[in-house]
Amino acid sequence: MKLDARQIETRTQELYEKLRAAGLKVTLQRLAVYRVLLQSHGHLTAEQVHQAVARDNPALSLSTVYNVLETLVKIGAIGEITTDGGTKLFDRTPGDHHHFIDTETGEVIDLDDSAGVKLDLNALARRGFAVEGAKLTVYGRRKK
Amino acid sequence: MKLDARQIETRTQELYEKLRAAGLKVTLQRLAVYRVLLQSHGHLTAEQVHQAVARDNPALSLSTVYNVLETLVKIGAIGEITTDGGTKLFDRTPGDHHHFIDTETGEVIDLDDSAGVKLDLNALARRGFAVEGAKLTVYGRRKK
DNA sequence: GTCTAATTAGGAATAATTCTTGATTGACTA
DNA sequence: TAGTCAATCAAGAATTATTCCTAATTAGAC
Repeated sequence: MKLDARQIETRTQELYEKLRAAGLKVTLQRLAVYRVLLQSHGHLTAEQVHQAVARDNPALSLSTVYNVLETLVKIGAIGEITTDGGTKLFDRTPGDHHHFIDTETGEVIDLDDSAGVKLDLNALARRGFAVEGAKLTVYGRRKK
Repeated sequence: MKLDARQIETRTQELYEKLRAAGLKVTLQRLAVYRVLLQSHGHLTAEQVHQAVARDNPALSLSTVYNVLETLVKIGAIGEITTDGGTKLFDRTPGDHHHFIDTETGEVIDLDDSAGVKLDLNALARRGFAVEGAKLTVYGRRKK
C-alpha cells in the first residue's frame, strides 16, 4: 500500500522534527533516503534503497545509505525487520507492528490493528517474564 | 533447560530414523553436531556448534558444520531461527514454536504450550490471507 | 573386502555490512 | 553573507558470516 502525497508531506515534516529533536542536521542525503522509503511499498533492503536513491542522486554512496538508515532507525523515523533468511529490511513504518510475508512472492505486508490479530501475552507475566515487546511474523499466501 | 540422558538417547534414535527415512548416511559428523545441540541449552550459532564439536573432534571443519546443520534442518531433526540482529541460531527443537529473548542476557528460551501464549489468527483468513505458519518472538526480561 | 555415490576437509569465493579517513557541508554566529 | 567548525559524507578497505569448490575419504550395499 503506497502513501499518498499528503501523507508523504506529513511524514516528511515529522522527519524534520525528529532530526531536530535529536540534534541532528537535516541533510539532502537523509531526506532522499527517507523519501525513497515513503514512496515505496514499505519494505526495502539497503541495496534497494541505494538503487532507488541513485536515480536522482547518483553520487549518494552505499555506505551513506547504511549510515542514514541506521540514523533514521535510531531516531524512530523508520523501522527495521529481519526476515527468516537473514535479509534486513527497512520499514517505512516505525514502532512495533506485525508482518505478513507472502511465501510465493516474498512480499511483506504490514498487519495493523484492522487485521484483527489477537495476541495475549498476559500468561507470560505470571510465569516470570517481564514483556517489553513482541514481534509476530505470519507466513502464507494472500488471495487476490 | 537441558535435556536429561534419557531424552538425549531418545532423540538420537530419532535422528537415526530420520536420516534413514531420508536416504542419508549416518555419519560421525552428523551425530557429533546433533549431540552438541541436544546437550546445549537449545540455541547455538554455527560457530558455537563448531567450537563445541571441536573439543572432541578437532578435525571436524566449519564448512561441515554448516553442511550438517543444513541437512538436519532439511530432514526436520532441528530448527533454525533468525534473531533481530540477523544472527542465525540452530534450535534443538524442530517445528513451529515461539521464543522469548532476554534483552539483558541475549538468552533464547522456547515458549511451549505451557507458557500460555494465546494467538488467534482467524481474522486473517477472513481478510484473504491463507496462513501457513507464524513465528512469534517476545522480548523482555526473565525474573529469576 | 570391494565398489560407488555420498560426504567431508580445507580453503577460496561471495555477499552483506561496518569501519576508516580525508573531504565536504549544514547551521550557527557575527 | 561570509566565516567557522563539528557533523556528515564518499570511497574503498576490512570484517563477518556463509556458501561454493574440489580432491580425498567413507558409509553402506553387495
